[in-house]
Amino acid sequence: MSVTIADIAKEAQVSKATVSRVLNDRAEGVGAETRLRVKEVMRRLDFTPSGAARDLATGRSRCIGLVIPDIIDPFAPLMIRGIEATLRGLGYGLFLCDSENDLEREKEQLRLLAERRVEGVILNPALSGDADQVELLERRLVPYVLLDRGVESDRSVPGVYTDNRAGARMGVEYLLSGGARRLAFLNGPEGLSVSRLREAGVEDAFRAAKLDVMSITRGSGDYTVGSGERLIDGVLGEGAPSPASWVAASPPPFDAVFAANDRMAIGAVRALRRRGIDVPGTVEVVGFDDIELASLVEPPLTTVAQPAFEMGQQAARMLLRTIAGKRQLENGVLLDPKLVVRGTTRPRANGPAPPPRQ
Amino acid sequence: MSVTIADIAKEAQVSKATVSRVLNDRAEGVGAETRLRVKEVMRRLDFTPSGAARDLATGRSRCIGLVIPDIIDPFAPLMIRGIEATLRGLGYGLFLCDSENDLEREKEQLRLLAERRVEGVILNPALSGDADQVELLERRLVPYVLLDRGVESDRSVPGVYTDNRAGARMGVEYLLSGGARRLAFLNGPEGLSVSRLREAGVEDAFRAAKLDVMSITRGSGDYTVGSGERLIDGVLGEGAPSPASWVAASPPPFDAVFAANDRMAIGAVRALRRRGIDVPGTVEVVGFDDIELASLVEPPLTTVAQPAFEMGQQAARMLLRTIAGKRQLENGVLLDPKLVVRGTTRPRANGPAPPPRQ
DNA sequence: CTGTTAGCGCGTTCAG
DNA sequence: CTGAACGCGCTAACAG
Repeated sequence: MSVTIADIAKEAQVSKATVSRVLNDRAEGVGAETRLRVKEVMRRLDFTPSGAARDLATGRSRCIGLVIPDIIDPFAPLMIRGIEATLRGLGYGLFLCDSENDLEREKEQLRLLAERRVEGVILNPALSGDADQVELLERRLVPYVLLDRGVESDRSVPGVYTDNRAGARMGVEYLLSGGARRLAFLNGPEGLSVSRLREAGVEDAFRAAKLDVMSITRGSGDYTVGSGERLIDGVLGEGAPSPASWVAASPPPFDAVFAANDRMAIGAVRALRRRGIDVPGTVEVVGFDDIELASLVEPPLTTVAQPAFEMGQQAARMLLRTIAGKRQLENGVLLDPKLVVRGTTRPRANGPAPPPRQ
Repeated sequence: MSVTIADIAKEAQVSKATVSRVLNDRAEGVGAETRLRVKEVMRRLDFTPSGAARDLATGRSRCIGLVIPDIIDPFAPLMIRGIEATLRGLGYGLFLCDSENDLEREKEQLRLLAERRVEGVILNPALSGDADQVELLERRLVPYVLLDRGVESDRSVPGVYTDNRAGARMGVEYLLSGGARRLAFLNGPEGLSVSRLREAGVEDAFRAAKLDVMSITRGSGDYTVGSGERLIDGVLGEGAPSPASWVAASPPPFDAVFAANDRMAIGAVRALRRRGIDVPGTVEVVGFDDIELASLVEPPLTTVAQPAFEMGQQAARMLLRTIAGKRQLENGVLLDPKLVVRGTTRPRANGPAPPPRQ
């Protein structure tokens, strides 16, 4: 096939062991000029060591696996970059799998990653209801760290998450601080830990303000712009009446919208404006994530920011620690979300001032 | 370490060869009940075959490498999904590398991929000026396909590209059809094949309309929203005069903007509107790519769409064909861009399609 | 139908 | 400081 250390050894008049030593930059055990000679031969023969052979001999693959539910979601690339940045220079490679929100596919991919003997897995689960994936990893003894979403499990599962409950509470409290009382909450898919936590956060805010949590209009979408639009359309009636008739007819049954991600929030803004309902004049909207898009739409979106890059970074670091420590860690870390005030909410008297509108 | 086929063999009272046969679902050579017994033992012992060992024995790694210049660019995930979709089910894994637009890093990553013995590489090059990367792949005999961007090379290089020249011409011709005569062209980074081709396309349109190509105001950015804004600011003067003063003072030195990607186009629109210059009333803007963002900004962006998903798909298919054929293919394929008319251009008298040039 | 025997390319003892 | 020999876990002839 291609050139091996045996070829190098023969050509350089040394043994394979010596070649192996210079290959791995072992300080001890090789004379300076021998080393030079071997290196020269390696270069001349265009030698590329076989990773598979090394993996087999050392029992290490120097790579980790990443499973995400949807690479199209603008949130994903930021986390990926955080992971890449941490891995880089440590000699670790990254195996990418996109489960496309399919739990079966996700399990299959985890199986394949286990076969490839990745040294660890960062898992952003498609669904939280089921802990089969995690069980699978535990049984195979492959170190793992959850990212972004948790899973329902008996055991305590290590992972890196945003404090979704606090974030949701923060977002809704800001809406309440503007006088809103009738909230439409556009949650993400059911069966996700983040959905449950954000809903809890929304209710926290209501309870703290002594408001009735039952008064919240709730819906769940799939994180796309379209689903945000449809949810609002659903509440307001399927038709798209002209602005005039709406204003004349009746006000919308809510005065604020809180969405579980920015894309749905943007969909909501679009649906609202299409009907001539002013945002933020009549209805205020707050999103979640703070993707680039959020600052570019009109009006720019007020949102609860997640530290996506840092999440990826921390997950990679935690995984590396787990691998080094030879044992699965037990804790999860919670990163702080941050409210970013922009143009889909009205200026507050005492709160942080939004930047000037263009 | 973990359980191997030797363990299975002993436990099931057969030889390793037999275990290997059932593992690979070889039809011939194993009795039905033996097969069942072996499978049962594998399940019971939670056997996970070692990919490294198999790779070493077969000389195949069942995975390919992907090197992209910037995973944050919304265009990238779409291509990645196209690749993933094609690989899926074929048992191929995907190694992801982000060169972050750094040529040295890119070369290093290609070297690592070669070591890992990926069966092929899809390369979206950071720079086109240099063909070192391709030479490296050629020497190592690893099959490859270029994606999105080409490289300057003596040899003919296989790849999948949008017809950038035709796309740029299409975009500019549409602008000219609306009466524009003074164009600002916001190109991508210098040294990229796509930049050169798009510039040529822009000039094609001008020449076909018997306009002076020297009259085109040109600038080059880095594909970010910010660089689009800065380029426009640069042409109009650094300050950000109030709308009124601008309108009163002098018209901008151009009546149309063509940008090499959507994000810069959006930056341009923002810079223009910040100065009170109406888009599309006073200045029309056309972008390139058609990312999701394009349809969500206000006004929605008219743009030249690239078939990102299909590009990824085709690249993966071509690579797989190359791998199967045991030899590097020679041709590049050019996919057709498509004009998507939205709100940053004024309605045309004769419909949304660009009229025949004259 | 099944077992035996060699490797795949590299790391790693242990002698010398 | 260097080399010979074995093993990592699996596949692939070749026997039986």
